[in-house]
Amino acid sequence: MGATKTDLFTKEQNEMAAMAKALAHPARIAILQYLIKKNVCITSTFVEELGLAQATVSQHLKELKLAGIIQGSIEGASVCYCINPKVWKQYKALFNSFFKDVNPAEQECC
Amino acid sequence: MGATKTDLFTKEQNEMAAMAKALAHPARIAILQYLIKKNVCITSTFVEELGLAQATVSQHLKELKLAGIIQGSIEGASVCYCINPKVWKQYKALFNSFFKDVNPAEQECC
DNA sequence: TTTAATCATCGTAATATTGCGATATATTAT
DNA sequence: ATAATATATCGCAATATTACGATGATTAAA
Repeated sequence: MGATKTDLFTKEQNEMAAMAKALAHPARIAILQYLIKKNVCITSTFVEELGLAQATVSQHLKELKLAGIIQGSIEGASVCYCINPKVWKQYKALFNSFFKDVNPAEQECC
Repeated sequence: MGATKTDLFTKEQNEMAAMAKALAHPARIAILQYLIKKNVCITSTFVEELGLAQATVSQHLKELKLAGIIQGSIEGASVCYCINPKVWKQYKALFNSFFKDVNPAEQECC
């Protein structure tokens, strides 16, 4: 036990959960917010900005990259990260459609 | 080590991450989708629906309750769960504002 | 070529999550 | 009163996440 039973759920449910998981850490939120604000690609000023060890930051970046929401390109000795606009749009759309279908007025609990 | 260093981040960043965490499991997505679809309060038909053990489902419900996104009220021998529309709106607003600020056209990576 | 700087990855420890059986509690039915 | 039903919680095992130091690989600077 201990592992998530992904086979019990639909592809969409697993995808949605995976997206949420990518955002489920304040460091990763901070990284994304920084990228949004600067709009420009940034190397690892992140380490200074976040106050976490370089290895830890690298791990968070890896997760975001794995989720597809950011991309990095080698720029000399450093690496330039930025938001992947296509994937960002997908996230936006999926979260939007997930949240839109609830009409608060109709929600009358028992 | 191992624990998230919440003190390094802003309240908003921690909140956003906590919200995402609540959604970061397919079972919890499934529970929420079911509640959205039925619109009506439901007891634990969830156990049948999800295919997870009763104890496990109860734990997921607890997490969603802790996050505030659902609420349960005792209905005889069973418990009636439903979405908390206020918190749902908060989630919606926060995720919306998080995702809206990226202009894909401006995102030109290095 | 040596040195410094920038990252990624490995190994490891601490902690958190997931899942379930067993048990406890409360309510309803008999 | 007893049995059945519905849930929550406890305790535990398996796995995942978080964090960091150390190390390796790559590039820029001296």
